[in-house]
Amino acid sequence: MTGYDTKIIEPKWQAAWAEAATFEAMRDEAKPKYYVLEMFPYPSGRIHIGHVRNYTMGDVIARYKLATGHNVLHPMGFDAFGMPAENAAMASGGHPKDWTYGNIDTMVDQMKPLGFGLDWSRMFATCDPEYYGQQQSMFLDFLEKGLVYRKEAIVNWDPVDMTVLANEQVIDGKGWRSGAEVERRELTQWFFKISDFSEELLEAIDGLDQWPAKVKLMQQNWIGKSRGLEFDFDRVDGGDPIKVYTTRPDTLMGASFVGISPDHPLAKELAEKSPAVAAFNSAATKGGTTEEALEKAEKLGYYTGIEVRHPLHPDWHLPVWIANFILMDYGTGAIFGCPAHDQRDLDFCRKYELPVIETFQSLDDPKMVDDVAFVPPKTEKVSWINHFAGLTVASGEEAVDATIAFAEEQGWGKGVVNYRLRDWGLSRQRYWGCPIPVVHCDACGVVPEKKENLPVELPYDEDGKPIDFSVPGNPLDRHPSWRDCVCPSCGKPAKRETDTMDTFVDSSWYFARFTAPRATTPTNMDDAKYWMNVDQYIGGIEHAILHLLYSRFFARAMHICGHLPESAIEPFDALFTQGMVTHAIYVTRDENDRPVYHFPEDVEIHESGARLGATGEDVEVVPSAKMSKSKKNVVDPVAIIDQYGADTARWFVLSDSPPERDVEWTAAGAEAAFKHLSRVYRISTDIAGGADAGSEDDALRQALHRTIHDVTMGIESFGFNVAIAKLYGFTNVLAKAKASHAARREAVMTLAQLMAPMTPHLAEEVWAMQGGEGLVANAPWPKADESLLVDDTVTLPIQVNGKRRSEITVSKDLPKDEVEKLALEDEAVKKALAGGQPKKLIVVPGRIVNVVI
RNA sequence: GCCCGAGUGGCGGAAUGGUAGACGCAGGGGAUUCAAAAUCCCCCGCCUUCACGGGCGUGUGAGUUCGAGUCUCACCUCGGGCACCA
Repeated sequence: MTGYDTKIIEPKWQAAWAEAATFEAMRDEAKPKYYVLEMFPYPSGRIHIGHVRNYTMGDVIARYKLATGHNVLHPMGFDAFGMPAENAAMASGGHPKDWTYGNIDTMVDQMKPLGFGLDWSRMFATCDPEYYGQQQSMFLDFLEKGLVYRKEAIVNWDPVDMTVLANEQVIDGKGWRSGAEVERRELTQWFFKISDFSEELLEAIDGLDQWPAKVKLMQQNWIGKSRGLEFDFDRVDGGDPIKVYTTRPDTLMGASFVGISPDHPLAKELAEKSPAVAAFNSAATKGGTTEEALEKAEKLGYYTGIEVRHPLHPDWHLPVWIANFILMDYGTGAIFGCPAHDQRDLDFCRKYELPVIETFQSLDDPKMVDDVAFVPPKTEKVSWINHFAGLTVASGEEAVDATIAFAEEQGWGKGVVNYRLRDWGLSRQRYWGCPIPVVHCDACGVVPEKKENLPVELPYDEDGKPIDFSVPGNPLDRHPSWRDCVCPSCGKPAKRETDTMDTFVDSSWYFARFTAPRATTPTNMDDAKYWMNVDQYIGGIEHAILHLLYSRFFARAMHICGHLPESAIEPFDALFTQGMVTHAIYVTRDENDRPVYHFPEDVEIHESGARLGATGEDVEVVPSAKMSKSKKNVVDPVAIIDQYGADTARWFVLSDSPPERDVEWTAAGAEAAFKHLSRVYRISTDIAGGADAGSEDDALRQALHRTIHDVTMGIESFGFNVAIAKLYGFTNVLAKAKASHAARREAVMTLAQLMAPMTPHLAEEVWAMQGGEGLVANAPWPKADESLLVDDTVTLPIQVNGKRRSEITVSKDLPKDEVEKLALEDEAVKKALAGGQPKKLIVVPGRIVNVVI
């Protein structure tokens, strides 16, 4: 009998918070505002323990900030467009809209019992026409400001299903359903001009001082600013020169070929005339369009028969090759190869028997390049054996500068700054996304839809029946009535754009929409000014680049169009990237030795190993992996809440691992969390009995204030696991405390407050049991009394040559020379010195003493 | 392939360059109980020693430092991202 009945306690306090509208955010100029946001979920069907962890972290911050006197905005919504809804409709019938909204309902029902302090009144899904209509309106604004444009771009094409494939749907270069070899196809698509913001997005990273360094570094590398030389190679046959871009112009004397991308205009021109070139180009472009696929593919080359002149030695002719590892999207789509100082070029030259010419060698270890290219850091000084501007010893950096200056002076090349960042292609040839609000008219061309006609809503039916998703391809493309419309400009019959937007568009401004979710414009400036920026954003590291960079771009574009104040162009003040929840995988083998996976609840763990509960068969345990349905290593939060209550789930996901790292869900860990919470309840019940347990109040108060300090620091620094360890420690102290009833009551009430961000229901219950006023959720956060945090004496370890040999306990402010004297009198030190004198004596006040012999 | 991380007892982890292993789990011992559950108390890195103690120890190898889990370099393993997964 614990008396700790979560099935009664938790709904009771959830009702109390709802009644008091504790978490409904209203503008209040009198308080500092605080906007905390967790990356919103995709409505996959059911909530996942990973969601519990993510939202619990945000909730800890939200409740803590509320208690410290902030006006808190903590909203929740759904990132609801995307492929899984269409896949579900394809696989098992039904409609993406019904599937999505059904999932949202289920997930909201599952999230509410967790007791998150969320403002549910602001909830929306990105597939709500009210949301995506505003997104369409912004698209038209962007179009007007020149932030969106159309150009040709390459997509993965499945020649059997006759559809465009997402990268995820290309497996080993083949379509995931048809198994057909994927081809490339060029389509005219819409792009956001994010590349115009390359420099600004890069420079502003420095100001993101509350972002993890690793995320900033990844974004910097992604934008990829480089300085290099652009110049032409003249063709021996007099054709159009080939423009190349290189970041290592200093190695020009080591050039042995010129390479062009299979997508380069010259490669395409040659392919038209030569079936062999066409065959090569098509072979070289098989197998998916990801950078990874291109980089990992076998390096293939085709000699075009064209030769170009070396810019410094017109009689030196270099062959032009088409090579599959050259990206048309970066630089000019053409390079010169310098095999001595680039491993990829070297592999290519060895394969096709092209010359290898060194331009510099190591200063300490000069040797000829064999199978390993010599690629020192750009800052390392090297010995130049082949440089046109007369360098002898210089670093790569210096040589690049010298080369660019030389080329500009002679007029055959110019230094240019280049970025790796490409424009953001937003067109998707799919149904379940935000329709791009333009119309194609034979007479007027591409015409924006009128704003009064927004939203351009997705059609639900087709010919009076729900759309049939079993037919491959984009249903909008073949929709009989939706597609046909009138031109907003001339009024003649026209056709709607049938592409929808990338779902990254939806998630690039939802944080701004939360500040005024029902506004009839994308945002409301007053609300945006009040609530923005997001003070604390929390989400997975997998979004370190794309989502966060796109959102940074969008905030700037929205500012340009008058939808956000200038102060909000960096929308996320602080970022925290949390780890995943993992779980062991349980596997048995079938008769063909193929793996068969089992749910954790079907497995019994014994000391000797794991067995299937039903059959007793031995189970192989694969330690800790990301939870996935196919591996069945999932834990359903609903079952955990049913068994232990929400507070146990919340406590456990925070307790065992640092938040930025993965945490492994274990049944034993959840059990332990529940036991602890039951214990706190029991201690509270005991104290509520009213008896004194002794008179040692000072010791308890000192421990309490130390805990207030440590837990507060832990929450402020995202050290939730450490904060929880401190709470365990204090609970042990309180349980044993020989103190008065008054001191113990104060201690348990403060303990409840400190636990409230993590276990809000238990905290309210304890608070109420002790006769606390109002809700813990609204009670001001306790303050540590500084005078109780310092000890009068301190124990100093004594090291001899860095190894701990002894310790002395001294007064906190004993002078250094006194400490030295005491240290030298220590038995262990005397023994080590054996009568001699120490070489050095290091005393770090309050820390350590080190005797060097 | 390229970019970015992480690696500490049987396990999850703690540790402003200053006593490595806080706190929790598992394990061992004890109390309570007719018995069990629950609860409470104690022990718990490895090797060595009757004991006191000593040696080793933070993925591997080097380095900086009076002192390194922490800083630097190289390597190994695992994880995230690579622009149409969200």
